[in-house]
Amino acid sequence: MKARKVTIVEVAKGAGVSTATASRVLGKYGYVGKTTKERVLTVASKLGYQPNKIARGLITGRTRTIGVIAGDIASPFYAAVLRGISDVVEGHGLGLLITNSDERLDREVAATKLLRENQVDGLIVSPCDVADSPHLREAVKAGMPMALIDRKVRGLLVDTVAVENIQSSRDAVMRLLLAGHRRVGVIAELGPDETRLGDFLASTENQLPEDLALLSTSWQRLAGYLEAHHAFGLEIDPKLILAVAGHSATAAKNAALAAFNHTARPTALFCADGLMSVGAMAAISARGLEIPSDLSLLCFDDLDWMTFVGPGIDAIAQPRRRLGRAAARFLLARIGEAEGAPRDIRLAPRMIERGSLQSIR
Amino acid sequence: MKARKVTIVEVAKGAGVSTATASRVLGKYGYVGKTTKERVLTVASKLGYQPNKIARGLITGRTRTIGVIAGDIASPFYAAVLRGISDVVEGHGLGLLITNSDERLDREVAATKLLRENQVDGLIVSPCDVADSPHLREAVKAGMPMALIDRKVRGLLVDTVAVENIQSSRDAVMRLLLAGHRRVGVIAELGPDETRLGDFLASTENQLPEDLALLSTSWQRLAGYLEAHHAFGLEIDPKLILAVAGHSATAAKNAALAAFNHTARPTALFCADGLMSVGAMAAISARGLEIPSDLSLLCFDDLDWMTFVGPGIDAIAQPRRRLGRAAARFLLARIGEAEGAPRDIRLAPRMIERGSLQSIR
DNA sequence: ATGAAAGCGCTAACAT
DNA sequence: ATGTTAGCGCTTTCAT
Repeated sequence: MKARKVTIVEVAKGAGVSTATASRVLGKYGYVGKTTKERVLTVASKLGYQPNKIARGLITGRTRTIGVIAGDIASPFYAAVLRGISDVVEGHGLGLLITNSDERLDREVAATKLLRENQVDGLIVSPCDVADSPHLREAVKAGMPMALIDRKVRGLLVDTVAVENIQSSRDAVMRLLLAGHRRVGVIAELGPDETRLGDFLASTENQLPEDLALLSTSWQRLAGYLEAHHAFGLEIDPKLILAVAGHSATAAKNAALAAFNHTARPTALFCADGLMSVGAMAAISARGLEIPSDLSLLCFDDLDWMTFVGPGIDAIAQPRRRLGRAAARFLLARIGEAEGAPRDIRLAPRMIERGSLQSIR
Repeated sequence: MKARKVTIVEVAKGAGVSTATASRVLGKYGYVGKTTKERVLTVASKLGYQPNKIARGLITGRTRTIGVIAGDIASPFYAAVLRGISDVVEGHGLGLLITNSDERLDREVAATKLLRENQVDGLIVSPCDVADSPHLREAVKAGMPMALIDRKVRGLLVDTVAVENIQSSRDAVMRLLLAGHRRVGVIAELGPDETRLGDFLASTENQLPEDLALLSTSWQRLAGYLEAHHAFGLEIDPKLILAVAGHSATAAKNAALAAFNHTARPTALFCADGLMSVGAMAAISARGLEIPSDLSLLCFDDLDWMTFVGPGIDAIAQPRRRLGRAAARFLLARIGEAEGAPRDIRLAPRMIERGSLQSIR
């Protein structure tokens, strides 16, 4: 069972033309006579000719393939982003070469290498190191078109598409405050470094630092939380900031449980991402499925789990597919020789109101 | 900002050796002197040489890339399967070219064409048409190694990895029956053809048809439901078979609501897939979040939503990553020249017991 | 509008 | 162990 490949040469021979002419027809270049064209096409389809994009790529220098470095394609977030990318890229007839970094720099470096060796025409990266990424910088310097998703990298001037985290968190927490809540807890993954939170709170007491765009998602959302309180002229109670060390629902659950047992428990809880939301829910449903009527829940939902839970929780859904589509479109524009300054787009999440904000307290 | 490409020729020139020797070093072939090797390597890294896999692929005829045709990479099922594939494939240093079919034949055909033109070394397909797929047959005939995921195609003799639907459904429903339930409802997406269900029930009254492996997932799970009842010598009550016409949670919800309002309502509900499970839960939580204590719920969970719901529901989780890994391993084995009859593997799902079966009724 | 020929970057035969 | 040469399948000058 060996593959019998039909080449352009054979088609040309069959049609009695030169390989150049056959190539012109099959590759849609230049001028060809109408009859010749038909003859070549007939022979090609009769022989079952299928172009070899590898060979084409070798000479044109373009593979019509886009490389993607995602964190984990199994996560709902990246899966949806990927789908957005895929829709645009497939729509243009290009292929998609996909890798996972698992948010590890070494894997991202390896993926970059693999994709570059495969001569992809462009790269869409969800970078795991926000501070510095020599391998990405190097790729860009070598002329690789690139678009960043979800995060920026310091000093890497390429198109970036991210979620408008700060403003949307601010707006969301504002609603809670407007609804009358005065003890709004926030539960967020704020890294293993325990001193950083104190520093951050101190540094944001009067004004927010300027490089907020470089913060990771959770910190940005915390910043929104702080901004909302500042706007209301409210003091920040550090006890209400439930800093979870790891990215784990269980850890979030424990943090939430501790807060619920506290004497001055929050009347509302703002969950800064999907896993934190799950943890909070797990804490609530530890004794059943019911949400206490004296607790308002506002969750960032990047896990799609809100769909499955009944009313009583307000959610903020990330524009994930749109994120992917925007990044892909930016990249394709670059590949199409578009010039200009790098764009830096922030897409606004969508509020899903289920009425809990108004009804409670 | 133009890409300055470093070729093997330049490296060879720099190291003062022939291109063949440089290639032998850089491509890890044949014998080379130790000093020469070092010299070439030094020059290569100094010049920043990066192999061009396109050129390599043209001559070797292998691209070290696997093509995947998934239904929808944004769905939790495919996302997880894909991750399984990705883990194995990346582990071997190969790339992954990914497409979506959206379960549409025309898109699957187009994807097959795209991937073949890209000269992928193998194809992993989740076929959308179980009856016949000339394009896949053609690809196999042309020598394309292939592995099928989740579904078989009639007459396509290639490695197949699927979920053991019939047996696991049978076992699951058996548990309900053993727990004393006598009115077990099943909610499943059974297509728009309403007469088919009657035919199916009639044909399975005495024995199951032999080509069960070719049935779609839902029908297989219904078959398991029937088998369990047969094993118990129980009559099938058609009223308990909630056939949902489309793949929609809302439709499932309506079917479940209708069943709950029925005078002889089921005491247990077997949900044949994730969306049906969501529909059932939505029906239940229409008036709140609580699961009635006189209803046992047993759900196929391919949406991961069970994670978020508290106790009270038993679930059957599909081995999705394992599915992907197995398919990828099979395919890589074929590519590595492995011969032999096509394997046809059924992976068993995992029961997640939450105690509802024993405690109820 | 068509053909002849060169060559993309690499590897595989065949020499030496 | 290393060099020479041919050529993978295609596109692209440069002729005609």
